[in-house]
Amino acid sequence: MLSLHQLRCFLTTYETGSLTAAAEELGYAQPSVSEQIRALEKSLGVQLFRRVGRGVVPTTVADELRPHAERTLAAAEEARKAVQAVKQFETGTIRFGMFGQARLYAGAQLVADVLARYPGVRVELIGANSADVFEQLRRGRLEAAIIAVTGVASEGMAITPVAKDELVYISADPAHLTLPVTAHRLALSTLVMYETTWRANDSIRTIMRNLLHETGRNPPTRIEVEDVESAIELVGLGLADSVVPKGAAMQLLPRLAPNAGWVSLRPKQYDTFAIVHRADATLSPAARLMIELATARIQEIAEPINPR
Amino acid sequence: MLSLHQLRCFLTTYETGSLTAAAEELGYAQPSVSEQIRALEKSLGVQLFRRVGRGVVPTTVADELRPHAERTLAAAEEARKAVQAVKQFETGTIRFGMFGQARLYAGAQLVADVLARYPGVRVELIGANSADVFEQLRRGRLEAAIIAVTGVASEGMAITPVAKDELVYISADPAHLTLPVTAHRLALSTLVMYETTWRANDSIRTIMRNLLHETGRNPPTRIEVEDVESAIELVGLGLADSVVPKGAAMQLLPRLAPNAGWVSLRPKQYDTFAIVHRADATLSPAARLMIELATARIQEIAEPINPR
DNA sequence: GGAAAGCATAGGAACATCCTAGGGAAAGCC
DNA sequence: GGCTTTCCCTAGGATGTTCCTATGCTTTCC
Repeated sequence: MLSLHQLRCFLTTYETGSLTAAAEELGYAQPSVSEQIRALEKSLGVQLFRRVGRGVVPTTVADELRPHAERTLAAAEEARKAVQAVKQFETGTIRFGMFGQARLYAGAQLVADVLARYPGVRVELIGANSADVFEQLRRGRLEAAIIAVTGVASEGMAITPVAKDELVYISADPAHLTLPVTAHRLALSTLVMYETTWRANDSIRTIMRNLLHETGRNPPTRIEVEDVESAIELVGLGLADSVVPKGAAMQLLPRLAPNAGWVSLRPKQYDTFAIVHRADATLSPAARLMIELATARIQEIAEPINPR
Repeated sequence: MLSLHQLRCFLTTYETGSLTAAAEELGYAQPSVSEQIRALEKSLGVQLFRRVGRGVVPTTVADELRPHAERTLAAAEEARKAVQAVKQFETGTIRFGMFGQARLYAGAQLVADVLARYPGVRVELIGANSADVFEQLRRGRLEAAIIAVTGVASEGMAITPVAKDELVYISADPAHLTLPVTAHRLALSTLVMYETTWRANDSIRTIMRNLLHETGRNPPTRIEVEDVESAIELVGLGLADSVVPKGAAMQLLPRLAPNAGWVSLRPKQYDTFAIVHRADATLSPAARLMIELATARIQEIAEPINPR
């Protein structure tokens, strides 16, 4: 079976015109190179060098083989280099999961952070929805992710909370914002909620359900939309109120609903952001990098949770 | 150390998405493939597949490596194919030595024979002069040759005579052609000789020296030129007579000296054509082919010598 | 909950690699 | 012409790889 080692010995011998010189250059003993050449000749079924007196002379078959051997070795070297480049984040792709509010207000920043540090890499920020992210983590397609923690089954997953963001009540009606909103007040309000498609696994809805449980009511949702921006615009139009993470409120209210304001819930409720990955996984440098940067970004916006 | 085998295992695993399937396809047991992948990962210092439940999932590094692995394996395959093609005379170069009259009137035919049979090959017919051919044979640069046998030192060389060509006396003066030319007559004539540069090793001169030895004279050479064509033209102009192999006379006289004719020497003298190669060499198929074809061509023109 | 699928580990046989030591032939040097 | 050097080969043996079978463990699927 043809091997790179044989081709390397062949090429060096061809170039130096001598087995001894080739062995010298490659750092082997002369009989080792001799053996490799013989093995190559045997496996190809042709003579590559004529042994003539002292020294060896390449045959025309060797002339023919040489450029191919060079190409093959160059390709192998390219392969090695490509991997090393990826290893040092000079190139390649970094894939990371990010779902929900986390992506909404830290995604672009996070990508910018990575690109600033490693201009050569491609970044894939995966996360159509929470369940999907979990599924991809479970299947190994995603190595790690940062998500808003929900009730999604998490066996086999290591979940490390890194920050929490207060959920605030937003409204265009100043009368709704005079006091912190209790569960009872919440139950009486008219709400617009978002990320409709994934509501079953949505962390905010889960929190609200728990909060309203004592009142015996369901969340009084009047409007369901897909994106939080639309929800906030609707709040700005005075059609409904909503509950959003404080970070999102700070960032989006001035732009999308300048006449609206916010107030805390009572008791205060928090959306928790956590790093998630398979419990059994050893994280790659790329994943560790993303976790570090993502954590830093999230903790700038939301309140850090320092793991014990 | 990176190996083709590892790359092959890697690629097949990448494509099938499973070590078991890859092993199946490659005809190995599953642990063998597993071991190769692990060795490759270790030598590159990166993880190529995440082992997740049942099955393996390629990492982004594997995505990056894949095209390079493909290129490397393709290049190796190209190398193997190129050599096989040469082996079957589909391509490559056939180098053969041919000196003196042999080349003069069988060279082009021989090349044509080879090209007719193997249209893809390149043919190199080497032979500036006899000593050079011998030197190249000795140094292994030439594998075999067909030459006019001379007094050149031939130790270590296997010499197989295949044909002899009568040396004839040519002249434009019909009076010189009435009877076979004896040594004495030869000593009294005015000659033009050719291949001046190599006269020391020239077979015809050697023969003539031996012939004239009894007369105690040297060959009566009046003119020395480099090529036999010029010599024959000079004979045609009546400036001198010459001694050439009969084959050359038959081919060149009508064209270059139509008024000239030829007559035998007495006793008849012969130039011997022989296959020469290193005594210790095992001949390649290409060399055997050339020997076969060259022998056939020479024996069409000159008188065959059948080796016992 | 049990069967099937798929990877890992372990142990051992076969083979490849690489070394040192020494032989023989050609080339070069008095 | 003999002597030395150079260079390849062979032989034998230590070490490392490759590849196998058998088995264990985890996940997945029914």
